[in-house]
Amino acid sequence: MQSSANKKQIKFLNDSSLKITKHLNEIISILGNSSFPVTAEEVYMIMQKKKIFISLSTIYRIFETLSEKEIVIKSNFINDRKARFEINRNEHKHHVLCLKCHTMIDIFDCPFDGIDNKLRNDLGFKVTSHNLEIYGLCKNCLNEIPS
Amino acid sequence: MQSSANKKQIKFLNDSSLKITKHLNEIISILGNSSFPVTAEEVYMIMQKKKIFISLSTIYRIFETLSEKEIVIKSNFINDRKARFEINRNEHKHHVLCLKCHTMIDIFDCPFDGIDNKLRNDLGFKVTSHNLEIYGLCKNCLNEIPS
DNA sequence: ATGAATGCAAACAATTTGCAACGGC
DNA sequence: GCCGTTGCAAATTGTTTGCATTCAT
Repeated sequence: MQSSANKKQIKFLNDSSLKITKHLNEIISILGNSSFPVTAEEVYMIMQKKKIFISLSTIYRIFETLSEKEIVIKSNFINDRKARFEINRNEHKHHVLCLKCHTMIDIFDCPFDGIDNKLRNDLGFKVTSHNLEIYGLCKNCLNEIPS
Repeated sequence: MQSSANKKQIKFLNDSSLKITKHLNEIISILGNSSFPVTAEEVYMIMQKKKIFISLSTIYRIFETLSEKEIVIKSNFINDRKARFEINRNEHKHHVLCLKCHTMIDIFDCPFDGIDNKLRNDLGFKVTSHNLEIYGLCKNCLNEIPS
């Protein structure tokens, strides 16, 4: 558990022409330490607990600028209508979500190596990106005796 | 182009214990005739044109009851933050969206036959559903000379 | 010192809800 | 006639914006 942005993150920031404020630094850190996408409100709550007072609109604004610079990625994972943000680790991965305990697992071997070519050949469609979410029950929840 | 719910849809409705109002009938018909998920507002506009006057909240309410009964499926395809609904045809398919002209193509051969077992074996995770969206450029847009 | 970042409150957009009137069975 | 459905307006929720102030460089 780190308490501020790491070297790689700082490099990003220095290259980004953004002012490195305490708030920005802290948000990058929170995102960097989370293994799943978080909402603006979740970040707000975490900062409250740490006695770092920030307004929600600032969080949204920081999210927006970081998105533009592709330092974070926006997603709508989980069907609540809240936007979620996660650090762009430049990895190709997908999330697997347990519907019961909401544990989130990352998978890195994407079953799509190949689908791009197939769509290109079959439909003439050039794939630029895709989004995959997988829902189900994790090991623990599966083994629990239903109440 | 049909102007009201078809036999299969009517069957659904009769079994659903819902009152078959003109509005419900019309919405089922609109969804049934659309090959891609539509928003509440889109349905509203279509009905306006047909001189069928309905309030948006009624559309939302109908969407909700139809979702509960799994007659329609809710999705958040396209990253506007509007909910979209489509008839549940009990087919396994995914949408492919052209980022330029917004043409939507359905694909039925899902690259996931197999991933369920893999997750089960590797992680003990039981997949119950997944959501896949593919973005890119369709044949036509790809061939257009950039302006 | 300068312009970008911030807080606050107000604006906005999508959706939901309370309640009285209405309509299918 | 009963009870579910509807319309309307108001409430809620998530997000954005205007503007005056503050802060990093």
